[in-house]
Amino acid sequence: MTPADDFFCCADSDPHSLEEDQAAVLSKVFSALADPVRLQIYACIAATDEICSCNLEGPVGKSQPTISHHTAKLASAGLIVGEKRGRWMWWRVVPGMAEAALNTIRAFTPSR
Amino acid sequence: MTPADDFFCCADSDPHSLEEDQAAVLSKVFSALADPVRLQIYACIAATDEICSCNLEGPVGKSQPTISHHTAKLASAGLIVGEKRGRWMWWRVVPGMAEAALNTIRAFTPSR
DNA sequence: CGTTTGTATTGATATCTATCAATGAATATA
DNA sequence: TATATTCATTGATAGATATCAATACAAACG
Repeated sequence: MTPADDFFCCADSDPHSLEEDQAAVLSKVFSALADPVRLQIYACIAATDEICSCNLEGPVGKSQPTISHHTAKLASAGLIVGEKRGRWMWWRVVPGMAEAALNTIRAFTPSR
Repeated sequence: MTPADDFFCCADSDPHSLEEDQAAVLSKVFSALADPVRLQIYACIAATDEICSCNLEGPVGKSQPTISHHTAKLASAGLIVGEKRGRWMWWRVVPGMAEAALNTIRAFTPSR
């Protein structure tokens, strides 16, 4: 690949190192991290052992349905888990999830 | 934070460790990685020192304008750089970019 | 019980995005 | 110079998404 001569470049070489289903799972995790509000929410949750949903509205500055929407998306991607105790919803980070996605990217990224 | 008593949870505690502008930059990088097609393109580029745009259409199975759209988005996020030599556009990965974003996430993710 | 409170869901809307056909621009070939 | 080729841009369209007001649900309080 990378044809050295200047005449042909489309020598139909396809390493295609990332499978489609793996790319789909990965993209879902990165989609969850692809919003600035969700990143702030994720950082707030990671900053404590546990945090209540109502403690996220203030710092982030969004409405309650919006916070609920974002936490649901983070949870759907496996980045956080929630537990309802009493009336309050407590969120905490799933440590391995972000690492796993990041390691997959690092696996095929040149080291420098 | 994490009010121990079961009566108050909204004690307006806000660590807010991630600044808004930093979250904006981060989200742009993750947005670029939030699409399965772009992940495959990124993997294809990372698998070689350099790869031509026309060598991406085949493995990914998308049209030429779509490939152009995705490479532009990856480049806009700083994840890849392109150089036009002759008629061909050659892409290569910017190694530090993905690492930097991943390190920022790792900075506030509990180690386990 | 009825009321209060925290959260999820619904509905609506505006914005963004992924995709491709068609076209344009730039470069190499004959 | 005329033609072919590689890539970017434009236009159009279907689908996703971020946001909030309004509402529903569930759990605790009095």
